[in-house]
Amino acid sequence: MKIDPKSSADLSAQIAKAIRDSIVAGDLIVDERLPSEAELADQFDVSRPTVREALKRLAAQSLIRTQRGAFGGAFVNRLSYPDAYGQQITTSTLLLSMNDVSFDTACEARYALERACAPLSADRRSADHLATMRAEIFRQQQPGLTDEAFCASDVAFHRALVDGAMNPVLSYQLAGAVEAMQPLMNMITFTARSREAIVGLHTRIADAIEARDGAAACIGLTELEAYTVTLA
Amino acid sequence: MKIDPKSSADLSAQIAKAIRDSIVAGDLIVDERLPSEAELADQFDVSRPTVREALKRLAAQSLIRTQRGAFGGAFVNRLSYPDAYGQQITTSTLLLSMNDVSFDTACEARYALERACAPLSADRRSADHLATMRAEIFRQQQPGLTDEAFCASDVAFHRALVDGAMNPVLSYQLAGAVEAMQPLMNMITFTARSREAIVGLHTRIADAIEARDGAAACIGLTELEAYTVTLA
DNA sequence: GACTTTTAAATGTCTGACAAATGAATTTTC
DNA sequence: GAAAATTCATTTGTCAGACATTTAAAAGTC
Repeated sequence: MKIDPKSSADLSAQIAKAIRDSIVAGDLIVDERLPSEAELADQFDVSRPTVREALKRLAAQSLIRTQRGAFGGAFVNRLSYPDAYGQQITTSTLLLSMNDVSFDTACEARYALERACAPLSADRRSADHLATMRAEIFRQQQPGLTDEAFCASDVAFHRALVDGAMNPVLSYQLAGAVEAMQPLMNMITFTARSREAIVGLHTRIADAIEARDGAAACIGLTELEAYTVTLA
Repeated sequence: MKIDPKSSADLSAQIAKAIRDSIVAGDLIVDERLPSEAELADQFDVSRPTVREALKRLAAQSLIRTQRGAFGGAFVNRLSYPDAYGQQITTSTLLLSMNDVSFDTACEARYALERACAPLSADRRSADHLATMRAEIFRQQQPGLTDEAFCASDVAFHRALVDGAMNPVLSYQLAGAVEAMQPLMNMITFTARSREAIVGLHTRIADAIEARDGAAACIGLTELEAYTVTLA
């Protein structure tokens, strides 16, 4: 692990990159302990605060975790699914909000990806996934529901649909696409009439998933997409 | 923006979270300048190194950028697509390599997502996308190609397919799924025979995309998926 | 042997300082 | 008067040294 003293980049950024590369390349394995901050400072010939800034960068990406005390230190972190979900959602949300992506483009991406999950979900979904979908549909019919709560329930419905595919990698990828849409959806005012239409489509999708009919679920999703874009 | 002095978490983590929340919530807008490190240290009642560690965490996520000199400082960064791609790829790659995801699971996710893009790509791809696909197929036929170069070309082929959908959000989501597979694919030894089979399927997919036939492209992808899992 | 105390090692935080970059204001020069 | 050069204040980047806090292993005690 070396850094280039001639580079114009921050030393802490260079050090973070060197360590990150070692982790990604597999030179540092999960749960392996990194040298102490003082040792790293020595190795890279920089001060301890600079090393610390580098380690904080890595901690922000959940690449390492730190532990205080004797025999503590920085350890290579196993990137868990929840951690990965969180980063994925944050990144996707910011990407959409900061790059004035049109509602149609985001919607298209989301429903295209969901349709990819639907056949798998129809095949493999457990009774639990179906129950979650039905419960969310029920919640969406409550009259007192705020628009935000309606959207949150919508996200929960679609996540259950995606999780039904029983493929954690797919769930991870979809987390960003589905959750990141929520801020955009929150800007829509749902009339009683539009809620009714959405609940109807949700019910058709749930019925298709219950009947193990992936093709019908895809059609339902396509119609839901078409209806959603008319609302915006 | 406040922090909880009673919390057990690192001060720098708390400060980073406070600022991150402000950005995600839209209280801080793109290109807005944050207070100087000294001012932030004052506001949060901590020392400057602690503030700096917090800012480095945010910089690692491309949420801010810093600029030296008078009227420099930390600015809310517009999360660009390339930045988001990079993070997405790093996270996806690590997620797969650290959680012993089976080859089949990752493959299934990848091809399911690609099939979601295929109809859109058949509709909208430019001549450029098609040319890239053809060029990569040509490259894959070169006898001297190493397995790594063959895999890299495979990724380039599939990315052209995905980019053909002309939906940047979709391209972003797929970047992780496609690129993260490469380390897993690199462990496969491609015989001359298997390369020939893959090139054949790639050609069929490219033909379908050229003919604007999304359904045929989906079938080609399904067959490619089936063949790929037999190799592993 | 089980429990308590000590201790060493490591991260977390602070203070103070200087270097380097950078844009604005000022001065100099033609 | 305009252009070029210089100065200057501000801000981040880096360093050195110190102390506080946490933690688990080691030593000591009953």
